[in-house]
Amino acid sequence: MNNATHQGIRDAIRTRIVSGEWKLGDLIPGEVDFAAHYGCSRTTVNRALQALAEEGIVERKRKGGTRVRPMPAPQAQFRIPIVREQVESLGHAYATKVLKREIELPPLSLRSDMQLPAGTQCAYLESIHLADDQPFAFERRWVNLATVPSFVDANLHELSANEWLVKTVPFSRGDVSLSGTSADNQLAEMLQIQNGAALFTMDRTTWFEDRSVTRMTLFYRQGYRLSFEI
Amino acid sequence: MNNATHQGIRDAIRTRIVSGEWKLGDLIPGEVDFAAHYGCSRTTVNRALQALAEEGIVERKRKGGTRVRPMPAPQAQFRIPIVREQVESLGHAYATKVLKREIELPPLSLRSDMQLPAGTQCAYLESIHLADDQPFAFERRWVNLATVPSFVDANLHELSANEWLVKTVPFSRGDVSLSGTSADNQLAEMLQIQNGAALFTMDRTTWFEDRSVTRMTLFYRQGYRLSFEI
DNA sequence: TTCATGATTATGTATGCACATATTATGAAA
DNA sequence: TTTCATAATATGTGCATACATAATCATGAA
Repeated sequence: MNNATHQGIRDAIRTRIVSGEWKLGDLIPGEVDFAAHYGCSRTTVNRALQALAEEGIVERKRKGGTRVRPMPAPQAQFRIPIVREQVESLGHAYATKVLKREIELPPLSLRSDMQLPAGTQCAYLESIHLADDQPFAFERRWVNLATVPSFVDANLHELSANEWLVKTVPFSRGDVSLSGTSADNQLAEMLQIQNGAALFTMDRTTWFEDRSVTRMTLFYRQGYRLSFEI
Repeated sequence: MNNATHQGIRDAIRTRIVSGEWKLGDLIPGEVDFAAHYGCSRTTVNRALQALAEEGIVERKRKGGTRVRPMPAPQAQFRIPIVREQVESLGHAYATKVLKREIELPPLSLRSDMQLPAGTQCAYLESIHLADDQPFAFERRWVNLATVPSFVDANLHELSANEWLVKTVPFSRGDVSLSGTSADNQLAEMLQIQNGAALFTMDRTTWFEDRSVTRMTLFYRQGYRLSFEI
């Protein structure tokens, strides 16, 4: 067997596992066995099995050997899209408008969510995202001015607040939570929907090196779905 | 520098990138430079940079070198939890009850979603998931009996339908979509909430080698949030 | 017999080297 | 100027080797 790249071997072993050659929880052959079988070195098999472990297909333990995961973990990986991209990928023209932009002291709940010292100034924004001039999503956002002081001068006509922050503070971490929300009066008006309609909602707090950057809540128009593969 | 493992170097380089030492899109030093700097072999640096590329932090091209991703893609990876685990991780006792179990011809919309040939028999289930005897989620599920004929004999007292299917048809792919739904009469009654309440909803179609396995819709109780990090 | 303790060994992990491959740069010939 | 071949260079890959670790086995004392 000459196409013995670690990729090829990884695929081969994955196929054998998926096809049911070994049951869930079964011990699969050791690295030396695979190496002999595929005519390559143990190192190459190692890389393949490591990758399979990262994929969540197998579990490995020293001396214990490698076994098929008893209960394979369905791991979803998806890119949280920027609103502009969502709209444009649906074939609509994107636009956004800042409806409100103030400097305020944040409410108490936000102080704990964003770990803000007392007295920290924040920018508060409300924006609407439009697809072909129809409301697509409504956004409420707080920006920690202690972390991003230059935000007060940000020009949000070209870029949305989100895009501006991603460019300015790249590689931040974030906590995301998804939920369903009933539209209150303001949301109903903004999104031009009925009061009480069920909206898909994304909350996101972003961190840069232990300091909070921004917290936003995005209310998608009625019927919006976030789709991805696992 | 002696802790020059590929892990350590990966972390070190990631830190330098995150700290802004190079801007978005910038070319970062080559493998040999890093190897000299960290006092290790190029192989070790190569593994570190490859890992960083998989993380989505850098882009690599032969001869072109390695550069910081121009617009870092915030990729969320999370494990879609089994309802039992969600409930138990909240410290509640889990239970599930099948309320309805029938063999039926699926509706037309499902035939296209699950790519079912005309006349394919399906099992239809309605189940309630309980946390400490309180409703936690309501599930509607169709199972393609052409793919999983043994499901008709499945004992769903020990395992939920989902767990039974995961054990029986492991390593399946899935399309997931998340949305917000207004509770209809049945949902309101099942989850003991008000008619019209906003519910976080997960639709999932599962495939095994081009054949659909199951399609389910899970309506979570009011206030449920799916949280994860990016 | 039971238990603790250390040796053994199968297995997992990391690294340096040599070579492979892809892309760009260079420059000579048409 | 265009075209083509060749060199230069950065990353990709496999292998041999050395090292780390944990389950097991052997040993001996209580």
